[in-house]
Amino acid sequence: MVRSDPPSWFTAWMTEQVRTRAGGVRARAREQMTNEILDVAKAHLAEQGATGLSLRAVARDVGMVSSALYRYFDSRDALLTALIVDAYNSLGQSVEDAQSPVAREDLPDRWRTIALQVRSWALGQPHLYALVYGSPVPGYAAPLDTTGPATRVTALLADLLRAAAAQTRGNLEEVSEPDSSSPLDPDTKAALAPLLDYLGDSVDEGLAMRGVLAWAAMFGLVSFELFGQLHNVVDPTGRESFFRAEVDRLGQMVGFARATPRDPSAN
Amino acid sequence: MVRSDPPSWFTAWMTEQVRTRAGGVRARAREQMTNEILDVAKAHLAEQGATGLSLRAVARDVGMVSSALYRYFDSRDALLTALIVDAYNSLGQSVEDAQSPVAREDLPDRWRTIALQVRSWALGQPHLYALVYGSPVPGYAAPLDTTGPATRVTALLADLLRAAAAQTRGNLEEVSEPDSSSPLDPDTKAALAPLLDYLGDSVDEGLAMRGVLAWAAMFGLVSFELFGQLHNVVDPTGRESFFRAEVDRLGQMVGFARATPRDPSAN
DNA sequence: TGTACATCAGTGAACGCGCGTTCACTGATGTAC
DNA sequence: TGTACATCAGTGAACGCGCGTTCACTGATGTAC
Repeated sequence: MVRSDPPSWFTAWMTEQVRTRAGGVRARAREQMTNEILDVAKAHLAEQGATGLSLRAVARDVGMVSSALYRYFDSRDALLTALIVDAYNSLGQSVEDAQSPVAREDLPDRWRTIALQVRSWALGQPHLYALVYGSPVPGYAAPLDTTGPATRVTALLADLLRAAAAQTRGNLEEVSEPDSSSPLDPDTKAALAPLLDYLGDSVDEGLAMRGVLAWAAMFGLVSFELFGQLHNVVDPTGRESFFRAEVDRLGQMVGFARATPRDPSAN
Repeated sequence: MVRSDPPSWFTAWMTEQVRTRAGGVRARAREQMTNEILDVAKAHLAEQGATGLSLRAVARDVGMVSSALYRYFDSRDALLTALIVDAYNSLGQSVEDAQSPVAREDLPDRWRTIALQVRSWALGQPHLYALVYGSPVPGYAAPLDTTGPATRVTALLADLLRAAAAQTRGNLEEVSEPDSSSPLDPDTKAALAPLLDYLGDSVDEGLAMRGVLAWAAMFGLVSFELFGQLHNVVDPTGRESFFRAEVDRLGQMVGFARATPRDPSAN
């Protein structure tokens, strides 16, 4: 049986394949290892908290010698940063995914969905939630890399506010309740500048104020629940429906209303 | 010059004085030392956080050998507990003091005063605030001693809700805005049981829900400010007036109104 | 009033432990020619 | 296709350090009689 040599174009192609494949293998191994380290680190976070996170302990659980970790992370702080970025991304992704199937014009439902998903993500990963929304880790300064992922949830809420503004404008002030709040004093207005700049011209100060309040209140409720402040106040079994009721109230306060309300008359 | 001996009753009395005084000296020294240790521990807390709090470091700064600390605190956890109790008491005291001169019937002002004082205490002692309202210290379980001091601020808010309830009752529903919120579902009602039990019969479920929301929202705002979430959202210089405006809005939402509104007619 | 004893604060050494980071190295895998 | 070289993951020892807690002790202060 005679097997002819493969044609040269094939050999060249094959070599190329092997090369990139091989490079890919090394890269993929590295990525897997990185992920495994992060996973173990997350588990440690759950038990020891951020300050107690130890490179040596993580390395031990990963099955490496401690110095080997430095092939993947420059220092303990770099590992912490990676965990923070990971947490923000995980939360952001999960909330984006939850919100995407909701009808875009149903603002109350979008708001509710976002809030409920923040809560359920937080309950599922309490240590990661504490890492990013709890007390800052002392002696650790978050580098700028974290700010992008940090704002994914905020971006969704900002969209919601812009949609609410557009909608109110469309309905010609019809929907908005009589705004019983006193006008803002100049200092408060000035303080809102960065937010208004981010939200764009369509969102007025009053709506921005209500939006920030709802945002802080919602995370406040989640933190209270997670950090034990609801102990002896709200019974654990009913906390989800309690949360939902409070969130709906917040949505009303902001003024989220369903667009195209199928109003039979008056178009 | 002949000095007669003091009468025996005097000698006995003096001896007694010296004895108790002496005992008092030892006790007072102990108290001073305890306070100094706590002060140093607080300073360390500010720099290292709760997890990083070290008995040896505290002892060093106090000018003692580390083992001597065990004369004052049984263990590191006992020191942490003392710090937590201290933090709750300090916050509670400062809020009580701030609120006491406010006219009792001026509920909006009482609410505003409480909230503003919580914020300013938190800004003044961020590490202590983080200790009690931030992420829980991993591996540390708060003993029951802490629950009393922990509820001092809560107690003030509960009083406020009871006053609001009494007032609304007095005004025969007149003040209460049309409650636009949907009725609570059974699970939420059940979840509120511990709170309603604490507040007493006068406070109905709707008011309780609004009260918890305002409470969580207020602390949520403080935590957001302290933990850096307001970065690039609300300008630092105007945060106090921003906070005040949000808090006033929350007060309106709860329904805090001034009692005896000097209504010229209709008594 | 004086004396014997008990209490208590603080010392100093030691226990066994874990930490982050560095360094020179080995051996496997990938790359250039 | 094979060979020489470069890259890279992981090892193991060492650095200097700090930690919580225990123990037997010293000496001063308070208490009982």
